[in-house]
Amino acid sequence: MTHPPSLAPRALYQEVAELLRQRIFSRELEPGSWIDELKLCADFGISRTPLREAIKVLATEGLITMKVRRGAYVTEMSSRDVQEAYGLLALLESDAAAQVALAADDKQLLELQQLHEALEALADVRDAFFAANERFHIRLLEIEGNRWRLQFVTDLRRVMKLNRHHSLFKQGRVAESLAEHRALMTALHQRDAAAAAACWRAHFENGLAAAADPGATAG
Amino acid sequence: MTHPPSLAPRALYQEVAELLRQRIFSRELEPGSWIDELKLCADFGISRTPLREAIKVLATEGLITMKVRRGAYVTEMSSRDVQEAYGLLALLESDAAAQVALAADDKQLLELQQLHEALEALADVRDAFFAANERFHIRLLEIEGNRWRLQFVTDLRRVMKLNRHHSLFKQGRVAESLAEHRALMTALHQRDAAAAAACWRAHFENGLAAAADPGATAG
DNA sequence: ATTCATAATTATGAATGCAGTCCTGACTTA
DNA sequence: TAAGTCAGGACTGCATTCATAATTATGAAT
Repeated sequence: MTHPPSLAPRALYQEVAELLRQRIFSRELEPGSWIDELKLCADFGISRTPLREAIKVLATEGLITMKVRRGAYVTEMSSRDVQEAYGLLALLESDAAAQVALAADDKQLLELQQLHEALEALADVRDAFFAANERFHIRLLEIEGNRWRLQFVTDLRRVMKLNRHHSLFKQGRVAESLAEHRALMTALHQRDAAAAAACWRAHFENGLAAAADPGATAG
Repeated sequence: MTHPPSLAPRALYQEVAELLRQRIFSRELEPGSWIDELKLCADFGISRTPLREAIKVLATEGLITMKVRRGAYVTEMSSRDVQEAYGLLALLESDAAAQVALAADDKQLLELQQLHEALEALADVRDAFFAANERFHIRLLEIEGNRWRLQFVTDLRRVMKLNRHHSLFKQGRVAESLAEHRALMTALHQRDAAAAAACWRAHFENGLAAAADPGATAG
């Protein structure tokens, strides 16, 4: 449990929270499964106290569900939960796109443009594409600058990862997705807030449709 | 620390979290002030373990800010934080209003109508008016049914309470606020989603303007 | 008198200990 | 054989203890 002495040292429970998130996203801890405190303590080489603190953080985030006197479980997302989360992502991110179209300076638009071009270049490298896509979405929010929105979107994107069908972009949708990103960049450069919001909303709606349609994700 | 044996017994750390929230909202714990763990443990008659768990929950919610090796502090909201939170509330709640206009059944609209009438009846009882207003806003979200939205709005409304100028409705704006509520009810009954969203958004923008204008709250 | 060094105190962070509850499974009884 | 009961073990939740970092206070030196 030694870690490099970073300039902003995180508390142990936060490190553990991040390790827990990784195990959840990697499916080492599956949705619905019970969280074995003692085993994880042994794995991490820590005591139960910081682990339990981390569990409570993830419970507040929604990744973990706690049952009194029965322990903690990885949250299971119903398809309704997924749809609702996706709907909110569409609302929050499309509104952010509109704000960016209105208020971002040229330097910030250039940075987005560069992230977009990096994304284009990674179109055929699945994992890297996914990561670059995530970076673009998050950077857009950072530029918009509303810390609460960034927090909520981060939380929502995390819980979305609980669901296997969050693979929205992994299969087949890459070309369409890139086209939608291109349309957004155009709208941003034109400072057209309504267009930016509209095409970013469409980006999400198309993604949800692809996820809902088995044919679109099945290879 | 005795509490009625409810059917869904909450864990101690959750009870403590609620007690902490109350102390923060009542200004017994002021924004920026240090949180004295030992004193609170003595007050609540508990050990540090559940208290520290509760603190971490509130930190995740944003009410508390933690500094490594330096303890926990009640979060201070900058005016920018308040504006950003308010902007998100406007976005989330106005969109919810639109959804309700589209999808709520007559029984649910009737329930909102009754809550609205209760609000009208309490126009001159400040605290009760504030509580009834909160109930109306929250019930609207519950009817809309997106659990993530309800969670986020609850969190945002909590952090808003950290700021004294959350007194958006306490002074002078009662009449205007009621008029805006009336307009919303009309839009809902007419199933006019665009109008519902528009006037609910206006409801928030007017509230923010009133809070930003010292004259409007100084009375 | 002011500043620096060091000792003492205090508080945080983590580990350990303990009691109560829940689950499991064997054994009893109809 | 099936249902019920009770004993044992396991795990959670909270309290307590321990270690270490930070702060304050004290004293010395410039």
